[in-house]
Amino acid sequence: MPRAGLDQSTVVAAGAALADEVGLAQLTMGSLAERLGVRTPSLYKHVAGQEDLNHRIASLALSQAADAVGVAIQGYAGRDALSAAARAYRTFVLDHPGRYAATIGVQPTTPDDPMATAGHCLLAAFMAVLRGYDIKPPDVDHALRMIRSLFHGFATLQSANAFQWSADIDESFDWLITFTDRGLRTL
Amino acid sequence: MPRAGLDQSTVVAAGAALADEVGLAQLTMGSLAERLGVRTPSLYKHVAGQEDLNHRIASLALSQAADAVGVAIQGYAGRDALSAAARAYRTFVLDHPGRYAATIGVQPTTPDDPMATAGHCLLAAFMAVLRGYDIKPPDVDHALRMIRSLFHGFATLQSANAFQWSADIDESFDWLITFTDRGLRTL
DNA sequence: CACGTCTGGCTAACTACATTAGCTTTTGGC
DNA sequence: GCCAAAAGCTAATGTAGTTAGCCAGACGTG
Repeated sequence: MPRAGLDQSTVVAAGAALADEVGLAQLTMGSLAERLGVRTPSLYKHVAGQEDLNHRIASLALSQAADAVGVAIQGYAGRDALSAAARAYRTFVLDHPGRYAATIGVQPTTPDDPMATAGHCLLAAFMAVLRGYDIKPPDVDHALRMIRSLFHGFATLQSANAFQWSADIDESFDWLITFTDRGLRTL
Repeated sequence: MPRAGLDQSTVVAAGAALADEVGLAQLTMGSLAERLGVRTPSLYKHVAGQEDLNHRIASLALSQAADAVGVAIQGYAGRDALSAAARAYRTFVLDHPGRYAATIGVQPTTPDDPMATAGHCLLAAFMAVLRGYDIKPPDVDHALRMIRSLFHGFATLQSANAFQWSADIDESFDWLITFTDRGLRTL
């Protein structure tokens, strides 16, 4: 029997990709093994189980999202940075719904959990956006939580197809960015 | 064998309550049956299966959320209505995390799906809040999507314990309401 | 009251999936 | 070439969802 040459990152990356394709709920150890050309129990040589796999996918997703946002805002400030960050974030969620879904409701275990680190990187990117506004220190945490809620909420709802009615979604997204930008500039 | 006297709404209500207690992922047909003092297959006399159960729990949740928000905003307008709606919504999500989670990613099937109806009621309540502001018709849909994203995002993140760091969450929530109110008043 | 039907419960059986145990073969260092 | 670790495998177990088919109690009607 020839070896498939898997390792942990291969398995996790394939799991993330499969989750994006078929939905996180349809990501089973069996389907992932099949995708990798291997029998189900072989996966346990690389991940500890489904929960561990999910945790690692979440970690990967957060780190990729942080990267995407970080790259997108380079060289921008103020409204441009806000817009770039929001777009990058939403694009990531829409392009990778499965791995993003894996991040929901997963708690970091240890303080040096890679997922916690990736989460902090993403927050740092958002924080960088806020630095382009003149926000008083006590307001920074609140503003950060707000844009996080807004981005997460909008992206999640659109990804779940929860915006059913008429108006154009991209237009709403631009409107929302403008609204937030104005609010942040007049704190 | 004495009858348990179940019917569909009993089963769905018990499922929602159990989901709130143990988490949606831990809501199994077996645990629900045990809670109701019945064997697992008996549940299939009242719901078509797990997917159907989830759908009905989602429907119940949306309808209860719409009720809660609708009641909360009665007699208020403007900032007071916005604040009341936001609080009622968040309280509902925090008190009923399991049934709220059931609403995520569930698509209405037919146009007369009770879930779609309940969703519209909830939107109508949010729309009523916006009526207290002087918003130009083309902006209404965008504003509605924004507050929905914001409320959903904040409540979801708090429910998932995703706000880890220092600042007080209630304070952030108030800040967010004030921010939104100011933005809506100066459109 | 007897009868028949419908309903809501049951047991038994089947499937899918996650997981573990234990075996075998490849691989890579010596 | 040899040996240990790694990476695959088969087989088996436990749990959960679901279906089939049986049976008893509730209820309406003669």
